[in-house]
Formats: sequence, C-alpha cells, structure tokens
Amino acid sequence: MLIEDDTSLRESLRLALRRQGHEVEAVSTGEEGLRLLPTWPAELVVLDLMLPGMSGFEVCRRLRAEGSLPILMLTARGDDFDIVTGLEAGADDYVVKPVRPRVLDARIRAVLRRAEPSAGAEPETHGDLTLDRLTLTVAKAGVPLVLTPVELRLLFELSAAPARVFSRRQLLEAVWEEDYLGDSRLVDACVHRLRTKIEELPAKPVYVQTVRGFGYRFGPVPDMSP
Amino acid sequence: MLIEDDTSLRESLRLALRRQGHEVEAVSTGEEGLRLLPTWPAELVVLDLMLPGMSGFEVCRRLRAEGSLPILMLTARGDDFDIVTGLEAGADDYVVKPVRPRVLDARIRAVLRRAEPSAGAEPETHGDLTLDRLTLTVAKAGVPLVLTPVELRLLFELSAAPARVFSRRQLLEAVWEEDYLGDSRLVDACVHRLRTKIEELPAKPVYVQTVRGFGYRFGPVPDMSP
DNA sequence: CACAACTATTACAGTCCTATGACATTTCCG
DNA sequence: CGGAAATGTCATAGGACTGTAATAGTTGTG
Repeated sequence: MLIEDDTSLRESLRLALRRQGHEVEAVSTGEEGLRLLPTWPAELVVLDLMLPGMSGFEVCRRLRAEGSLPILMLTARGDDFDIVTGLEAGADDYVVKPVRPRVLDARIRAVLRRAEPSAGAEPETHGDLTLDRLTLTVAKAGVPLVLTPVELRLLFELSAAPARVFSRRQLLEAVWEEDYLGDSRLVDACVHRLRTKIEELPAKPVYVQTVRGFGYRFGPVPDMSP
Repeated sequence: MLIEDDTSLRESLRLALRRQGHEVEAVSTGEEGLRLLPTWPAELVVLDLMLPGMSGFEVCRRLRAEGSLPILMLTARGDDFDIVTGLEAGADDYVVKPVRPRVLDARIRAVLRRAEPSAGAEPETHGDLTLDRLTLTVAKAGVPLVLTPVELRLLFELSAAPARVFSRRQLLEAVWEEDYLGDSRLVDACVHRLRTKIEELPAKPVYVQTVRGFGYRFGPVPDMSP
C-alpha cells in the first residue's frame, strides 16, 4: 500500500511498481490508509512522511502498535532527524526523494525478503478441517490429507471467503489460468474429487456445497436470525 | 567490524561507535577483513565501497557466500547504481557519506534488530541431520558431509522454515541472484544433488520433499492434531 | 407425473511435472 | 595454464494429474 499525498508522484509510483510486478493500492492520507489496511491485506506499506493531517510518523507508530507489517518511509531530504526518528518509530527502511522507481523496487524487495519468515498466516480451522496456507497442507481431524495442486487451490480459494458463492467462471479464473477457455464442467469434476477426499459423505457435502444454478460455496449457510 | 581505508574517518567512526556501546574492530582493506572475520566473531560489518584492492562489492559477495552476517555499506554519494548494486550484492542497508555517527548507529541497531533471529544460532537437529549455521557445516548421524556452496545455501534456506513450501522462483531469488533469469529446472537438478548427499533413499526423500505443482519443502508434514 | 435443466459420477487418454543422468560450461585452485 | 570441482543445460522416461466426455442421478417446474 502506497500512502502519498502528491497525486502525480503517487500515480507515477503506482504505475512503476505495478510494472515491477507489485499489486498496489494507493491512497493520499494516513487516515485513509489506516482505514483500508484491515481489509486490504497489504504485505508492505510505502509511507510518505509529510502528509496532510496525520503525519507519517504517527501512521508509522499506529501501524507498529498493531502488528509487524513492514514499513518503508519516503522522506524529502536525507535529513538526519527524519531518518533517525523514522527508524526509531519503527520503519524498516527509508528512501530519500526524489525517488527512482528502480531504487524503490530494490528496497521493497529487500525489506520483503527480510520480513518474510514471520509473515506466515496461522492455520485455520473449519469444523474438523485444518488449512495451513503457509505449508500448503490440509488435515482432517488431525490426519494430513494428500491433495493435488488443483484441489488445493480450489479449496483455498473457496475457504478464503466462507459462505460466499463462487460461480464456475470465477473459480476457473482464480484456480486455473485467467483466460481458460474450456468447459466449465471441469469445475464439477474437480469439486467432486476434492469432496471424495475431504467429505465424510461426498453425497451430503458439509464443506463444499453446491448452490444450484450459481456455483459452489465453502461452509454452511450463514445464520441470519437476529 | 569496520572496513574503511581512510584512516581519519575510520578512527573517528571507531571512537563514535564505541561511545554508543559497540565493540569495534577496524581494518583498512577488504582482504584483511575477510581474513579476520572467521576468528573475530563480528555481529555486523560496516563496509566502505571504495577500497584499495578488493572492492566493497566483492567483499560483500564473498561474505554473503559464506553466511548471513549483516552488512551495512558506506557509499560515497547517493548514487543509484551503487545503491541498487549494493543491495543486490546482498547488503542489508547502506549509509551515504558524509556519515553522521548518530545515523550510523541508528542504522546499525535497525539492521541488528532485523537480523537478530538467526544471529548466534546453535546447531539445529532435524532427524539425524545436524545443521550449524555458524560454522556452515552439516552432519548426518554425526558424520560431517561435504556440500557445495549452492547445496549448502539451498539446504539452509529450506530448513530455515521447516514445513513451509518454497516455490522454485523463491528459491532462485534466495539462493541464486535476485534477478536470475534462467531455467527454474535448475532448482530440480540441485535439489537432486543435495538429496544424493543427505537422503538415505534419494527416491524417497525425508528431508527435502517435493510438493508437486508448487515447489519444495524441508521436513515432514507438520502434525496438526490438537 | 413427465420433462427439462442441472449436477454427480465414472473412466480414460493426453498432458504436464518431476527425477535422473549425461553433457557443456564456468569457476576455482594451484 | 591445466585440471578438478561445481554449476548450468538438456533430453528422456515414468508417473501423477487433469481435462473430456459419456452416463447416471437429482432437483425444480408446468
């Protein structure tokens, strides 16, 4: 996530970073960044120091208070005070303006490389299923299951949004190639194979349910009673 | 350890850092630094780029080849080329001259804070394998093994996060150059060579396992039972 | 109830993935 | 320089996985 108030700089950095293969969400104020971060799961924040309203320092402190999300600061000059204070506020690194995209990219990759080991999500549990996205393993009642790559991606995709209905086309785009052009019945076959592995009774599925006419969903129908 | 050829700068930095509570060994050439490091167990190297004889880049590469000792570069100008190349050569951070002792100290502490986890690691044991990151040695059932540099880095990278799955590209970036552009089948070949050395039955690997469609993993599937 | 629309199940063949060993090239030594 | 070790590239084979299609079963509708 890029937090930078200068619109032209923000856009040019966003494009440059996207060209380097990063997925970027760009906002112009610290408040907006803090508001979005819980729902937009960023791996790293590029943070300008001089911001209208809440300063970069303040954003940095608040982010630090919440977790270990890596922070890369943008600072106007090689001002000693900024640098020291920034690093002490918890920034992982900083880049001095004017920013060269190549430098920023190298710094981002360096920070991500260092921060990576701890960035692992914990295993999730759904009923007696345990999903570990970090080790790509699935266990049922503690017993590891052997899933094929497609089965794994399918299960992880569905379980990322429990109760949400995915159309066959959405699943094809997420699990297979973006521009897959074949029969969408393929999803049925793979869901079936997945069910034979994770369901007690594949005919009465508990985890991967059919939503007739629409697609599939992970988990139970949400309870909507007040 | 401080590697800096300019005597007056070297001495002033040495005194300043000692005043900040660091124990400093200062030398004037890369060759001398590399010679001393095995016996003087530094926690971090502050390395000037412009050195007589072996350049800072070269020193950096050699240190990286041997281990994960944190490296902080001193560079004459904020030259993009130096910065990018330095970070790609494996430096953890850099400081631009003229150096302010307070900045240098803040950077040193930041790098040490990040690098901490693996710093003074005891030998680890996984099954009948013993990995010593400090001495870069591997033994199987007490018998030392002779691994090549690539095999060693590959094994250490994988074993740094047991059970986690590494993609071929991740391994290429971690073990080879960041921007290596060749065939990712290279990883397969090197994993194979590594297996012939550390596995009882390379066809039924215990330590370095294949995760079809994704990459490789060190160690067994984690136990998920409560 | 009969029909249409949709989904489950099964089997099979082609495709994709990895292991493996041979070979070429580079690097590292003395 | 010469030779050895290490590394990178390639071809092949075997096996696992996936895509397809055909059939059976299920659900909803008039």
